[in-house]
Formats: sequence, C-alpha cells, structure tokens
Amino acid sequence: MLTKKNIVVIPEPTLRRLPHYLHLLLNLKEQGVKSVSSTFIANELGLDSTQVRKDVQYTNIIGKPKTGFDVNSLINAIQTCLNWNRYENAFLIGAGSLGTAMLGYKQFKDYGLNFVAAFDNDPEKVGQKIHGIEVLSIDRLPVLAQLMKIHLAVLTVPAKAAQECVDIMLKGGIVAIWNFAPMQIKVPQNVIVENAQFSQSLAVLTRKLSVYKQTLL
Amino acid sequence: MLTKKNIVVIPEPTLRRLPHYLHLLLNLKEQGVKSVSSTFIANELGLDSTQVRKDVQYTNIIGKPKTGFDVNSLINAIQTCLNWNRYENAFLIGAGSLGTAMLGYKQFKDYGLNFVAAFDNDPEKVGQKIHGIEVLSIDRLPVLAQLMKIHLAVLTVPAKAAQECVDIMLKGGIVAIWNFAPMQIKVPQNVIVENAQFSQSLAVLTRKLSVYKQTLL
DNA sequence: GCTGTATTGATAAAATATTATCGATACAAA
DNA sequence: TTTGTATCGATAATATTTTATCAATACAGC
Repeated sequence: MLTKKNIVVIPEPTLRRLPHYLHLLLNLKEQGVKSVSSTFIANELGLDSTQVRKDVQYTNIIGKPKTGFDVNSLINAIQTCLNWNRYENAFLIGAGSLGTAMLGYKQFKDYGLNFVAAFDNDPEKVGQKIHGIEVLSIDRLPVLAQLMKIHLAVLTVPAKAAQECVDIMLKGGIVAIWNFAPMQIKVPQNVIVENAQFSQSLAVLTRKLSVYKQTLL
Repeated sequence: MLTKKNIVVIPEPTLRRLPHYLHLLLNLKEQGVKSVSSTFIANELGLDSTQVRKDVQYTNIIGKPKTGFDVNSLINAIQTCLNWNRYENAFLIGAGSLGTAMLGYKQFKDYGLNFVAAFDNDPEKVGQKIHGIEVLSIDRLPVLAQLMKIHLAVLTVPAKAAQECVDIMLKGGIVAIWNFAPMQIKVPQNVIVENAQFSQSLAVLTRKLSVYKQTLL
C-alpha cells in the first residue's frame, strides 16, 4: 500500500465511510452481536460488500470465512485509525449559534474531540460559560494554545472574520483547522484544513432535488 | 455527456466545489471584477486550473481566451445549476441546539433554502418561535407537508429519534432529506438523502492530524 | 496590421475509486 | 467424517476523477 513514512494512506472516501461503519458496529455490540459479515454491513448502509471489505482492510482487521469480522476488534481498529480512542483537546473559535451548538454537542466525546476553551471577540460573550466551557478573548489564543499544547481548532465565525482568526490561530501553533466559516481560508502548506461548510453538502442535495423534480416533468 | 433524460449529471466532487467558486465569484463581483481566469480561481482555492475549467464546463459557461470567464454569467450559471436562484421551502425537524443554530443561519437564503416551519416532540418547545419560525408538534408534519407542498426536510434530531421522524416525513411526501442525525436512515429508493454528519468530515481531519503527528516522530 | 502571449477547450493520459470474479477457507449439518 | 455453503481476500475489470498536453483564439502592444 502507499505509505507516508510507513503510515498507510487511507483514501478520503474510505475515511468518510468509517464513521458509518463504527456507528453500526457500536449498535450491534450493544445488541450483543459478536461478529458481522461484509454483506450485512453493506446491506445496512446501502453499499457494496466488496467495498466494505476493502475499507475494512485499511484497518488491518482480518475476517473469518463464513463468520465475518469480530465486532469488537473492528470497533477498536476503526477508532484507532481515526484516533478516536483518545481525546484531542481543541479550541472553538466563534461562540455564535453554531459554535454554541457545537460546544453542547455531547457526541464529540465519541469522536475523540474535547473542547477546552472557546474564543470570541464580542466583549458581551467573553467571560461567559457556554455548556460549561469558558469563552475567552481571542487575543489570548496564541499564548494559551502554546501553553496548553493545543493543535486543533474549530472555526465557527462569520466569513469576514475568518481569515483574521486563522492568522491568530497560526500564531498559536495550531496545525489543524476544522473550518465551518463559509469561505476558503489561507494557511501555510503544512497546516491541515478540513472544510465543513454546509454549502458543500447542500449543493449536492439541492442539485439532486432539482434534477429529480425536472425528471418528473 | 452522461445525461438522465437530457439533464447533465454533474459529478459529486464538482458539486462540492461549486459553492467555493460561487463564494469567490461573489467576492470578486463586489470588488467590481468583471472577468476571471481559471488560473486565478485555481490559485485562490488551491486547485488545478484544468479542474476549474472542467467544473465550469458543467455550468455551460464558455470563456474567452486571454480573458477568462464573465463573473456575472458564471455566478448565475452556478446558482442555476444548484437551484440556488430560487427558494426551496423546507421543514426543520428537531429544534435542539443544532436545529436552533440552523434556523438562525442567515446564509441559507443565499443557498436557496427557506425554513417555513420547525417540528419537535417536546411539548416545552411546541408553540415557541425560534428566530421567527414556529415550532410545531411533529404529529402535524404529514398533513402540513402535503398542504404546503414541502419536499425537503432537514433532520437535526438525536440518533434514536431519527428513523421514527423519517417515517413520519415520508408519510408527508418528503422526497429529500438533509440528515444531520448521527446515524444511517432508511428510506425508499427514490428518496434523496444527503448525509451531513459531523463525524464524516471530522474523521478525515482527525486521521490526517494523527498521521501528521506520527510523521513528526 | 503584425506579433507575442495568456487563456480556453478539447483530447489524452494518469491516478484513484468502485465493482466483479473466483479460488481458498472455516463452520454447520448430515 | 464428509459435503455444502457463506464468506473472505486477492486479483482483475470497470468506472470515475484528476491531471497533462496542445492547437486554436482573442486581446495587447508595437
């Protein structure tokens, strides 16, 4: 397999499917199911069974003919792949409505994400606590990021504030940004940006709906 | 090109990039820029210029050598592609924190999305107004969806409530679902589902970050 | 009007991702 | 035991997506 210093490169489409597998597997585990076949997973998630097997191979889990894959092992393997078996401390930038919602989103614990502080430039918000997490002034971000060794930040600010916030984050040594701001941010080559704008996903949906409606005519 | 009853099928990766183009173009327009080259767009967004040209071709816009593409035409063409030049009325299901954030998200107007009502099963919430949109009891959804001819619904409920809500939505004739619930929902073949779980996007990010940290060792 | 050049758009090549095929294997039932 | 079968995992085939190449073209400067 292609590797980067011996680390397997998992294709992005596979990475996007892994959480679906994980969720299904956790459900099965709860129901006491011990092993599961690629066919079953494929049916449940509307995928091809060959694809499921291929995806599973990236986790280094090997199955047994006639039986399938061990549910527990697969859960662990996926969590390890995604680094979801440990907590990554993160900052949240932008305590607006989306930011607030994210701070309150319990599920992130299952995804290895742990918010340790939020930042905003609105004096009204600074000093408040949202879902138990303190909102600090954005000026303090660089120092705190370095002090607390934070590498990941979630950006939930309006478009026009985004780049300015990014620059502040970079000063603090942030190396990975989960970008919800509706714009493209500029970062040095080595910084990881994952865009999670609603618009991306919505574009796919509205196009399909539009095509669907047109085919009805 | 491949067509479905003469409608061009735009690849999903292209659809996901179109909103980025659109955003950049709107910025350029505001700055008074009249035309733009594929090279410029590619540089701004960190893409390949050939890819930009290929994507633009799907919008049926043709450019001029040495000049590039007309900004206004391209904006219109992308909006038309995505059906963002008209409003699609939509229901929101699940008035929790994410749902609330979405109801207040002004940008959706630019994406052709218009929330006309929200639904929840919590009696505390029913009757309230969130960002000017009334929260109704989920029981009333099927009748109202048909009456108001709503085809699109945004699902922001917890995992365990999701499938139940979906079944109710289907009764009302909903044909497109934007699913934020952290689970795979089951729908008939002809119903469009776009999964927008945070986990998908986060998986890509946490994996990359994990690999990045490992390569530093 | 001629010449140089940036850019398009078409075509081809490469890379990536998905789907199909099939022998090998482990379990279940006779 | 033996036989039948569900399932894996490897390989091959297909489809899709991205990237490269290059002739054709419109504008700018001389």
